[in-house]
Amino acid sequence: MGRRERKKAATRQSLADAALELFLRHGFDQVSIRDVAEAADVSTTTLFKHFPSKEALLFDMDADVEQALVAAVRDRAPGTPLLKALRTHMLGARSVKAEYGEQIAAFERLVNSTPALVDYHRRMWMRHERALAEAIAADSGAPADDPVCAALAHLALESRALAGAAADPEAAVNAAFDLLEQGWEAVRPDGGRAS
Amino acid sequence: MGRRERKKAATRQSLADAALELFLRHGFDQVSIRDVAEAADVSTTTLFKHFPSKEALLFDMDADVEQALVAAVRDRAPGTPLLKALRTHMLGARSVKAEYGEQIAAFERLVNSTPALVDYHRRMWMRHERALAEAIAADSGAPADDPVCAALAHLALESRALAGAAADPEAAVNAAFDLLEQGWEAVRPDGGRAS
DNA sequence: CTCACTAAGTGCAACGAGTCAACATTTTGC
DNA sequence: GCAAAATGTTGACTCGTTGCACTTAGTGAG
Repeated sequence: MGRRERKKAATRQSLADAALELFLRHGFDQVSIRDVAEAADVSTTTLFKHFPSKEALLFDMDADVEQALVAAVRDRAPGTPLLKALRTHMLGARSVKAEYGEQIAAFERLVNSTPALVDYHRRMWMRHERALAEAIAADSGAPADDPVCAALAHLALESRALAGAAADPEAAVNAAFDLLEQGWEAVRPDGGRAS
Repeated sequence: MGRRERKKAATRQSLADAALELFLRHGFDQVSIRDVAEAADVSTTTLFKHFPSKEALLFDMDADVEQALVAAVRDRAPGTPLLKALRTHMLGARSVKAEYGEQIAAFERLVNSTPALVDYHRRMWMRHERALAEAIAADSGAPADDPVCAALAHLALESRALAGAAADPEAAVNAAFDLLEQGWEAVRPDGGRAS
């Protein structure tokens, strides 16, 4: 990796860092894009060359959420029902985050207290809908555009938004999956088990 | 209703009309708020006294969607399963709109081709989540904050977003409701039928 | 009828997000 | 070394949205 790419990554990182710190300290809406650019010592135009929007500054670490999601379906322990694996994956993300402590907790508080960020977060998350739908379809031997698989993927992913707004997030996710699991078993009796 | 209120309603209407026409003709993003104000011959400040945002100009006719939704659950024909009534209601809105022809079709095309509008529309729609959840809970004799009822309400409403993105909207709604209906029967065997 | 009150509308300036065009500076491939 | 491409800067601009000070015109009480 050449020097140029390293420098580019460096400014990008300093932007993300400055943004995170300022947003955590003063709140998302109280910090302007110019403040962030100033703190990272670049111009606002440069900022927008690295990040497409103000919200994007915070979700730098999207990484391979999608891959993990698809893997949770595809590479689950043999014999495990599809929806059980999916439910575990959804609940798992939550508990992993919990043990990381204050850092992540503060971040989540910030996101959940800012409507613009809640929305953006949800949009990012929902991008994986199609990938998940296809993974489910492949797994259960349905055509790739099967509407039931698409619905299942959509509704399963939505359980996160549901959790975000609920008093007891874990109970909310479980309630959603109770419905979906029973529904899926009834609609696709052999889903994911027979060939 | 005095003259003042009539005048107010008139300018409001002319704003909404001008907006609809301009948006349909040139596209939402191509028309600025200043253009709309100009076309209705008022100042931008006045426009914002009538509508809280650009998007709101288009969704003037929200009316009592929520009431209809709750009514579809509460006042359904005796003996009808809860989810059957809900499904019919969701599909019904669609077919009613279809028969109104080109006017509404063009409107829907406009909304669905503009991300900002899709989002706004969805947000409006999802506001009814709590009301629906409570109606379902009341109907099935569960506590008002029952997580399964909340999940069902959320997922049922989401079927609309699912439909919006699908190739065959009707099939998408039906797929979602197949899952939810079976799930609900399994989780709440007496839901809405026994006392 | 009039006078004070209030709601509606105006004009203008401003703010923050995001874009654009022109220019300056590396860094890199050859 | 040198040209081309990547990277960054500057400054002005558009657009949604808000605040402020102001005018105009219905309205209701006396």
